[in-house]
Parts: sequence; structure tokens; C-alpha cells
Amino acid sequence: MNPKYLYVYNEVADKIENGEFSSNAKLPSEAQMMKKYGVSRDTIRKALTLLEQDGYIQKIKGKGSFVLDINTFDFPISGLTTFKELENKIGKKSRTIVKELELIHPNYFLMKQLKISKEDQVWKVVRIREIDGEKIILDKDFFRKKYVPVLTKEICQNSIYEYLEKQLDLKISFARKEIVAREATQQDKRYLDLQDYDMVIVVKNFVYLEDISLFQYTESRHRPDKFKFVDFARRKF
Amino acid sequence: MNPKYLYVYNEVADKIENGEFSSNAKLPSEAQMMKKYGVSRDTIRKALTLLEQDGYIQKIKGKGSFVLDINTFDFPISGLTTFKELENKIGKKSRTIVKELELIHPNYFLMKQLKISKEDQVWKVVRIREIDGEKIILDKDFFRKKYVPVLTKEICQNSIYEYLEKQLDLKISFARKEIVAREATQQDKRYLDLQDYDMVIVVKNFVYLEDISLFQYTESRHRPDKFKFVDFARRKF
DNA sequence: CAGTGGTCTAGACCACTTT
DNA sequence: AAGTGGTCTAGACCACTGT
Repeated sequence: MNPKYLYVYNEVADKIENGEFSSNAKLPSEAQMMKKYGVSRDTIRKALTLLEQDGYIQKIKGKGSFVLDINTFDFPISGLTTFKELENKIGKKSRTIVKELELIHPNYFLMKQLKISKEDQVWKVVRIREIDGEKIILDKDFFRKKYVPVLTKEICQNSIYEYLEKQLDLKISFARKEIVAREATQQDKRYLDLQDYDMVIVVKNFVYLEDISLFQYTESRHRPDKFKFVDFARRKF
Repeated sequence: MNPKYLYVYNEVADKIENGEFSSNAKLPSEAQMMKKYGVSRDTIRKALTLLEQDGYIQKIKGKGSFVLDINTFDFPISGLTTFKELENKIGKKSRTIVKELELIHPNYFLMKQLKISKEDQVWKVVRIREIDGEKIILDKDFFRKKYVPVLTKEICQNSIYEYLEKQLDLKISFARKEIVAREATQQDKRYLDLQDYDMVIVVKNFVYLEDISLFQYTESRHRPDKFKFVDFARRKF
């Protein structure tokens, strides 16, 4: 039983992505959409506001709502997009190799990052992402055992997120991301096809559940030439 | 005459930043805030929704709204933050050196990026950003003359954005950002203090006005060790 | 059970753009 | 003047959390 405004959001977003509403086209006015969907104006406005925030449309006072260009070609979309989602988008041959999977006690760094004590147990997962036969991304994930009691190699080979959300029913609500460049470590060089690069782009991810508990810390280490981050930002008033 | 919900948003955001509402604290309930500010529930909810989107708070059904940690120390905040704003935040000695300022006809690359014809004129501005005596960022800006008729060296030395928004009254509404790593060019090496680094982090920025016209393209080229990008992302439903 | 946030409605007035 | 989106209100019912 999804909310009505999400139904409208999804329908319009789909039409934009499919090209049924083409770039720069004017959407139906709020009044027209009220009739079409048989809902109140507020519900339509909620859907349109979301579409605007996500970069699908731009509302212009007195004129209407207009479809923005979506760069379907730019792949690593901002937000919380996971590797599994990316895979589908780029449609290239890709493979995940699980290098390490173990239950550990946190070292000082992890204790600080995850804000936990030495007694807490943490799953450590190290995976290599291969695209078109090249080992390009090194993913290190740390999950608190408190939230993820069981983890298997099979789950890690597929999407951990799917497991967390669909099986464990954990609700991820937001994340803080940090992007920096770092000198490649010995581990980077051993695990990845770094060619002549001596740096990696590091994306740190702090993932929070709905109740504000920090349950995962992730580090994604990318070969520089294969890294790309795309962001959509609205000016604050 | 600002809207009421923005008034509430700003007051609460300020209190969070000043520590009057400390981390993990529970905000007053919506009912209490209605009384306090003498506005309707919808107005309060609009303010709280904005605060949630911007990463200030987390709303939890049945419980209340809670203040999130804000990393005041992480400086390059996501969004459209400009160098001038950054300067104030980090509070370090910094300097802007204007290397080039001229009116040009676009080359093929710019024609494509800005979606303009060869006849359109474009301001080209090349600036070096120095922090703590080190030349760290190379900024290349291209503005369509159609929107920015006049540009002087003095304006470029200060904040171009302040000039555009306050003097020319151009309303910036959103931007698309792209972050990649690239081999350093001869120009990078000549203008910046790159030490031994042979790469730069390139942030490309496509800036749009309120009427969806693309009026600026910017390339910021950063020395890898001094680059940091912080993002806050909410899961899409 | 009372208190919380989430969704939805119907109606009002305003500011801006177009005809 | 007509049409558009922006703000604000008052009231309703729901789902979830705590006691």
C-alpha cells in the first residue's frame, strides 16, 4: 500500500526515463494532474517536489514544470547506489571476487569510525570488483554483528544490500560519503589491476539505519581512470 | 518577506549548528512547535522535511525528530559551495590569482558543453587558488556573455558568484557535478605546486539558472592530497 | 492508551507569466 | 484576465512507539 504521491512520482519518473516526456517538455499543470490521478493538489505537489529534488524536473513559477535532461550515459549516479545496481545500468560483464570474510574485533580505527567498543564483533568483507576482465575496485565492508548476525560467501558474491533489505529487513535511511585520493597501498597493488597508477580514489561510506544507528562502514578503492562520481545539487535558497 | 517555514528551518538549523540542540537530542514535537511559532502543522512539517533532507535531523515515526551529528570539521561540503564560502569556513590564509580573463569564441569542446553556437561569446577566466602559501586549485570558468556582459579582474579576484547573484541578480537554481581523476597537464604543472603528483582531481560543474538555461561551465583542478568531497545522501524509499 | 510522525483533503490567497 | 506554481491553514485518519 504505497502512498499516492509515490505512485505519481514513479509514473512520471518512468515516463521521463522512457522518453515519453522528452527533454525540455512541459508537464501537465498541477490542476490537470489532480484530475488525471483523482487526488488533491497537495499530493501532486509532493510528487513534483520530489521529482525536482531528484533532478528530473524544474518547476518555474507562473510557467509550469519542465523536464530536465537526464544523462543516462553518466553511470555512477550519486546517492547510495550500490555496485549491484551499477552493474545493471552499465550492462557490462562484471564479476565479484570475495577475498576475505571473517568475524573480527574492531581495531582502533574501526572503533572510532563505527563508534563501538572492543567487545563488539564486526564482519569484515573484502571484495574485488572486476569489469570487462579488469580488477578495478577494491571494496572493504565492515558490518556490526549486532545488526547482521549471519553472512555467507554466497551472499557477499551477490548483493549484500539485497540480503540486508529483503532478508533481514534492515531499513537503510541515509549515508555520509567522503571522496579523497590516496597513495595505493600494497594491498591495492596486489589485488587490483592498477597498471602504472600509484594512486587510488577512495570513497568512504558511513551507512545509517532508520533509527540513526551507524551499522556499516565501507571503503571503496577505485583505479583512478575508471572512477567517476556524478552529483546533482540544488542551490540552498 | 521570507516564508514562515524558512524562518523555522533557519532557526532550528542555527540552533543545531550552535550546539543549542546537541547531537542526538530530541526536537520538540510538531504539536509543540506549532504552538511556539504560531503556525500550522504543515508549515512545521515543511521546515522539518527540509532539515531532514539537508542532513540536520532524522524523523522517526512514533518517536520524534532527532538531531544528527554534523561534521563541522569536514570542510568541502557537498552542494554548490564556492571557493569564497570555503575560505570562510576553513579560516586559513588564502589568495586568488587571476591568470587569464578574456572574451573568446567557443571551441568545439565548449560549444558542446554549453550547447551554444560559434557566434556566441564566452568569458574565459583562469584562476589559481592558494591556501597556506601553496597553489592547490586551478579554476577554469566559462560564462556565456549573454548572461554576464561585463567581467573585471577585480570581480574575479573576489567572488564571481556574489557579483552574479547580488549585482546581476542571476538566480542559480541547480548544478550538475562530475568528479574524475586525470593526468596532470602541462598547464597544471606550470600553475600549481603539484610536488611529485602527476594527477589532478577534476571537478566539472554545469551551472543552470532558474529558467533552466545553462550559463556556466567550470573546471576545478585539485592537487590530489588536498582534495576532499563530502556528500550526504538519503536512500530513495 | 496517549503521543508521535505520515498521508491526504479542500479551500484560500499570493506572485508571477502569458495572452 | 486567465493560468501557473508557492505558501498557509484546519481538519481528518492512519501507523508506529511508548507507558
